[in-house]
Amino acid sequence: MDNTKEKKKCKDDLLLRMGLNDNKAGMEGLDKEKINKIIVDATKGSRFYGNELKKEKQVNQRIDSMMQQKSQITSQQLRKAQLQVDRFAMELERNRNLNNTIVHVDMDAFYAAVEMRDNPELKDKPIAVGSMSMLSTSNYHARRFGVRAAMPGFIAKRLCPQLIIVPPNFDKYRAVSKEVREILAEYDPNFLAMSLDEAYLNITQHLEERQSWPEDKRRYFNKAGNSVKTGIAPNTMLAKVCSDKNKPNGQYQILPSRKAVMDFIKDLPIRKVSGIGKVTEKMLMALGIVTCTELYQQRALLSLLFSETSWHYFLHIALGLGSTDLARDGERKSMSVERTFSEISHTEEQFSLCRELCTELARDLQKEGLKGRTVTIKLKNVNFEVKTRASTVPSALSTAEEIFAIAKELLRTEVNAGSPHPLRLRLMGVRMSTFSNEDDKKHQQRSIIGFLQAGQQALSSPGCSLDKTDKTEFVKPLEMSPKKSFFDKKRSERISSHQDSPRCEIVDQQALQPSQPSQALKKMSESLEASENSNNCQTFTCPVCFRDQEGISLEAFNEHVDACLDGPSASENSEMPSFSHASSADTGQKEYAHPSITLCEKQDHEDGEITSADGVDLVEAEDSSLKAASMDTLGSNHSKEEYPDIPNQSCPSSLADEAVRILSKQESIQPCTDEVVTGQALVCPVCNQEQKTSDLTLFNVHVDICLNKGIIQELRNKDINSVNQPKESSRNTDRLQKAARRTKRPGLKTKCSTSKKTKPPSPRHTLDIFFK
DNA sequence: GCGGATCAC
DNA sequence: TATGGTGATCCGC
Repeated sequence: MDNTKEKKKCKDDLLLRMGLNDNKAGMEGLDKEKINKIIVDATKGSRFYGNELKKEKQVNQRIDSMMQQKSQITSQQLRKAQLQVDRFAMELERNRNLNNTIVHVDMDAFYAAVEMRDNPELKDKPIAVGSMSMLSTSNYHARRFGVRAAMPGFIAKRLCPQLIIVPPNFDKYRAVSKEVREILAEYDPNFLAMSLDEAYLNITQHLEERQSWPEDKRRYFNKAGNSVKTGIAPNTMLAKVCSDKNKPNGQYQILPSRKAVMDFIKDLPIRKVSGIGKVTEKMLMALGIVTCTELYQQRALLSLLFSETSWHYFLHIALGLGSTDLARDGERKSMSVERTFSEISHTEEQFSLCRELCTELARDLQKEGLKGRTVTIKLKNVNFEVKTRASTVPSALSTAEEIFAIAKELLRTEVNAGSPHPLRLRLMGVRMSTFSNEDDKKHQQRSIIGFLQAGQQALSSPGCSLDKTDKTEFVKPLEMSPKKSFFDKKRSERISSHQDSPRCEIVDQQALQPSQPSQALKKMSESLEASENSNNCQTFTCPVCFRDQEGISLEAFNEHVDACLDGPSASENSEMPSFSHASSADTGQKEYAHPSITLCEKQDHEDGEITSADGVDLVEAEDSSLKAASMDTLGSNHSKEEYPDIPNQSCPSSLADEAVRILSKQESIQPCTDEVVTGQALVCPVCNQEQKTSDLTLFNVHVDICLNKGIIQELRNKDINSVNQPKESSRNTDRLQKAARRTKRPGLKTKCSTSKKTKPPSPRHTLDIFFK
């Protein structure tokens, strides 16, 4: 019955997982069908397979509930979401950075290649590195038989009986990797190694310096021939996908133009993107999304069905955006030891194994001088079901006995819970986290804050001082490595956004900006200053009515903004007269264009003018990409960089799209010049009224509000009944509202953080392309 | 903070 | 005979 279907699906999935769906079986190897059959025969009926089925079912349930949620989304919700998402997309677009040249280096079948190098006899034979239980990699001969990484060796042997399985020799791979890294360091001393065989390089600076080199010094990078694959692109996400393209010399380049990026992205299957795994792919596929174009088209829907972190991530992918700086991973957050073994069901044995693992872990921890407060044990039973149990203690631990004391109790609880049946384990692990380093820093923060605030606290009234924990939370994102991963940033955003106060968003903004480590302290004190300001009364400019609010606290100011937001939309029509009586006295004074908004004057270049990197060496590619980069700066044909480049609009009738059209039209009518915008009037594309502010952020807030008002009005006019419908998904609605708040507030944070300082006019021409 | 899940390598 | 180990992150409690 249904079960057989389920099993069939799971088989397919297993095959997919093993990369056989796109198997290019050669003459020498096996055809796809045979490979599939062998794998299925070897797999079915096993406990492993049973567990795979179970997991599969869970994923299907997730999908079902997602589809259920989808069916309850109203068209109004979708339109509203479209607005929100497009607003964010514009923001992302404005900050698109094409100035970097990122290279992703990936060594092909690295372990196998090293083994073949050291033992030429293996060269013409199918080999794999690993064990009968698990293979790490295989060479191309073996791949013709369907032998892949992450496949158990015993199955590989069935596929290819003559397969030679070489036990891994990590010391050797490390040594080779080190040699390669020395070369990489010449191109980018700060390159980011992801593993022994993979790294990202930012060669932007190298390319600049290289220009002045004598000809003979420019030596070739890619000596290894086809065994090294590289991807050259304006950001890491694209570079990673590129290196997988494996074009002629194992090299592929996306030129630093928006058009080149979008062309590349267009038909790219989302699964190719790092971060989109099997499950995400399946969930998105259920929504009809396979390619990045589809991902973009469904952006509004995705924002309603997925978490903010997720849809932001999806939107980044859909726009071809990614990290442009190679953020070093910060300090480690956990350390663990785990081991798989043949079934152990004797309790005493389990405890002694646990002790061994704790001893190993303690040794590793001590090597790095780490102490942690959270101990987690991991258990996998013979049916492959995994459980973790954790306990956090007040003081940091590092010795084997200390760790075991906790791990033992966790294990005991599980043993007792299963009693009288013994646990039938096939894996056990112990992990340490919540390192005291983090705590130390928290303490440090507290003392720094205490020190910096001491003077002020003495002066301020008791009711005005910040809560201590609050301050710690507030500073934390800054204290962390200034360079953070996408997810780190998102997490900071989320943490901060829980506190509905502009001072948090100051942190957000800074956390999102790349900054030099040396600036961290300065920024921290700025933020502290800002947070202090939040308690002091001062002057703010309301982004809604553009009136100065003098001598009020931030809280009071927020109330004012809220009132402004609520007031007019409830009582006024879409002409929004409230925007026309802006006080012009202060505009232009407080303007501070954020450094991040710097891309507008970047020029696109003719793609055709750049020699294709295909078939040429990396050095040439570098040079041409440098050429491209300099042309990009010097060129003058800006109008190519238009928003409509983005793949099809899924909802052409939405206001947001209308706005986008208007905005783009405006841009093409008024070609971008390098003129500084100061003093230039900004006309709102929605209400068509000139705004008496030259602060871009404020202006954007205005446009945002206009758009929202438009929607509200539209809903009033067209769909009065449904506005009063019961909330079908209050969670989503709440999220939208929260998100809407967040995007409105940024106008405030710049004001707050700079209100005491007069920032010099930015030397950059700092205007986003839409509003020129 | 916990536990399950997902993802990458 | 037989499907890994390590680290990170996210989400919903």
